[in-house]
Amino acid sequence: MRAPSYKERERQRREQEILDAAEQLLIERGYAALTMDDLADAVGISKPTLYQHFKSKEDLAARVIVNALQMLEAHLQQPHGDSPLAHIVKTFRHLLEQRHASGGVLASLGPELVVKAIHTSPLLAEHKARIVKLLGELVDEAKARGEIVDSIPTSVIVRSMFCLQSALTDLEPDLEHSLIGVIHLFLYGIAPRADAGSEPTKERRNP
Amino acid sequence: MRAPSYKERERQRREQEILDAAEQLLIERGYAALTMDDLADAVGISKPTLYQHFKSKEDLAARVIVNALQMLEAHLQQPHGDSPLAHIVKTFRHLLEQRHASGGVLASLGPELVVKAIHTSPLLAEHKARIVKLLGELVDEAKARGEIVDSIPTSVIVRSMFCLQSALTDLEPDLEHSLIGVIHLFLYGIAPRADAGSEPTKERRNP
Amino acid sequence: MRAPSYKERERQRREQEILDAAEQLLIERGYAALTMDDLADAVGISKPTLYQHFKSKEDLAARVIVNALQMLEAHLQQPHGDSPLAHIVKTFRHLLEQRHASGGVLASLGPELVVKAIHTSPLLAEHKARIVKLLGELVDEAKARGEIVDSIPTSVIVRSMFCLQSALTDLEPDLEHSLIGVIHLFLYGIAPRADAGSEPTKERRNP
Amino acid sequence: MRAPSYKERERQRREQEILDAAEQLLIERGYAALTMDDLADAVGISKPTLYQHFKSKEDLAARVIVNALQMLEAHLQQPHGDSPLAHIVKTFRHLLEQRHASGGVLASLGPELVVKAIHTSPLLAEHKARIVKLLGELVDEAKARGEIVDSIPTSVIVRSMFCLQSALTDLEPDLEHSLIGVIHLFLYGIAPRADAGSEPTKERRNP
DNA sequence: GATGAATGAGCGTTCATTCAT
DNA sequence: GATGAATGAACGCTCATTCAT
Repeated sequence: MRAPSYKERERQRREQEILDAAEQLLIERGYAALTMDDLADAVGISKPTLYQHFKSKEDLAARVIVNALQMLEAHLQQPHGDSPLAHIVKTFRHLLEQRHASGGVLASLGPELVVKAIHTSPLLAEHKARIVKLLGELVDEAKARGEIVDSIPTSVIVRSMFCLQSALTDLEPDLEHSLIGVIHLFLYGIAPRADAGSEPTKERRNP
Repeated sequence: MRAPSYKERERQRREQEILDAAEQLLIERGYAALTMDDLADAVGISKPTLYQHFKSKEDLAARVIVNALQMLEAHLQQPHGDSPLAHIVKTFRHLLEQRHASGGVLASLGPELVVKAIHTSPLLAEHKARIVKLLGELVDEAKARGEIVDSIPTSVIVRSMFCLQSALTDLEPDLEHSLIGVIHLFLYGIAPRADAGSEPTKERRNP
Repeated sequence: MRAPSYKERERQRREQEILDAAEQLLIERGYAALTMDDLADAVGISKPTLYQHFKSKEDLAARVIVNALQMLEAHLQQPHGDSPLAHIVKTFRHLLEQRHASGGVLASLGPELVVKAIHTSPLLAEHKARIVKLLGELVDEAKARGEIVDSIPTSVIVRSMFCLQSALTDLEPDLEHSLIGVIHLFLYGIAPRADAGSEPTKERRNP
Repeated sequence: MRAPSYKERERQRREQEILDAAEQLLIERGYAALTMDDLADAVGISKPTLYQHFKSKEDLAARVIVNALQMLEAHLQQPHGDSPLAHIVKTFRHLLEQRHASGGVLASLGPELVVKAIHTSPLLAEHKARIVKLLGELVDEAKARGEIVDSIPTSVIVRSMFCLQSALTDLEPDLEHSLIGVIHLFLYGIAPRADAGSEPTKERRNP
């Protein structure tokens, strides 16, 4: 009764390699422009071998996204002390940092590049729903505690977390600084206003 | 130097028709899923006629984007009184409202669609650079006047304006409310902090 | 209001060319072994052109069979004087003669080479049912008149007409003679017995 | 010169298992639709093991057919008393009954399956030739004895025995009755005519 | 100038066949 | 000797692009 055999481990490693490469290409070019040929080349294997691990391109893409969602879900389910907002921010930062590793695909979850093409997978829909629910609850909790402003719909806040990933580029001269910039934009954007209800454009300018 | 002949005007009208239809399809289905057949059908002309106006699919897509950018550029170049921020916000709102008309393509500026097209078409790159420069200058001006916080890099702010389009969905129950939500998120996100430099997570919670 | 234009006639001719070539290949190699590449080569056109005429391989094959069935149906619906058997024999001869032209595919209708693969087409099923019904009625009528022996099930007789096509080869030294041989075999095989009910093996041998 | 070792017997048993499974699948789905994967699964072994017994799919199919032919040959070579016709009929009935067991493949001798295989495998061609010769001799002998009509070419009679298998379907309500029907059709079809040379269509109807 | 028809190149997928273990 | 895993070669099909009319 030993651990998975060498063969089995090798297989898993290969599978992860494929998933990683697929994620990269998915982020760079989107679902439609990702070809199985290119993917096979990127991994350094032949096309039929891909199909020994994933039964179709759609299946493969679904797995990539599910993977990312699971990682995010795991992150979200860690205990979060007494401040939901702190947890949200930590998650957001994680998302930004992982942008090109195992979370970047999620940036496309809003405007549907991948999602529309994949909308067939119930597994995926389920996972996505769970994440959105989890994040939504966290946001609502934070709102209840007065950590987040009431006036912005929860759904908008949740989606912002994903799409703001695109506000970051790797060409940035000081990446960490920009990253903090995005976080601040988000954080202050959702923070309760000192002078509730007033438009900063008008109010703040003339103190 | 006569006025454009009837033929010429007709031609231009047809061309605009094509661009409009292309934009619609581009937004609805993305670049890869847009076929020249479908486009020709949508406009009610034949495929070879398309190629009399645009030399390739890529060229066509580039022109669509350029069109959108020009519209945005025109908007930006209007005189803007004494508040750059007000102008930025008006532009942002315009962007959000046109999401599905003549500006929606810009939301896809990250993946799939443009990433390739922009590197191919110098015309497009040029236009994009001009817009980004214009917006950047506006942001910098606003920063100088204290209308926008200093700590977030200008490039991040500019990119946020584009990618936050994806925070909006048409499935929203109260679209206008969500739209205002996004604007507020952005506006407060970039507004100067009352207690500059401090993290709202920490400071605001324990006043 | 003229006859179909040149273009249209040309198109129809091409389509018939494809159908003929497809039938040939279908007879020679069966459905599965017929490749669209080979067919295109055989006709002397490119593969995509095939798809301008037929939306899939299955559709193409179905059309070939329907064609053959229609020809047969037309033949069957001619008025047939007072002898159903004579009409059956004429049809059978027709079938044997057309074996390699527009009727050969039908030989496969019994043991299902094509049919099983095509069983999706309701159009085809309908046509086939109609033919079988027509032929069956003819056989029953002949039975009622005493032209055909009662003891062989009608369905067996009908299917024999199709599968006996394979009893003929083109390698035959005297094709017409063999053809008559098959007809006789069939004709005497279904003819009423002089000494009804007796097995020829036993009875005839010892007169 | 010892008896085959255990290993060797085991090997032969396995080989027969493969051949049986292959025959089944061949009858059910035809040559093209039979995949080596499915076959390996059906036998419960791995694909490379198949190739230890047969050097190719074509080889395997040829062996299946040869097997069936050998069985038929054995049947034919049994002593046949004084009536060649009786022997022929017994063989025919055997063929019909085995349609789905060890002789069914022969029904497909026309299209798809064998047409190619038979031109490739000399072994197979040889076997087929032998059977056809044996059957042909039997028919000729029967003709000489006046048990079979002279006017039908021997080759046609022989081929009829094979292709008439397709006149039977398993959907038949009373299979045994249909089977007898086919035998009678064949038997009377080749039986000597009472009024030799006359067409039943004309002669029998007006006595 | 507009189009019906044609096609080269490529896509996702499958399968007979072969290594390496 | 048996197998999991790998792959070259094809297959059905699509699409951007181009002639001939």
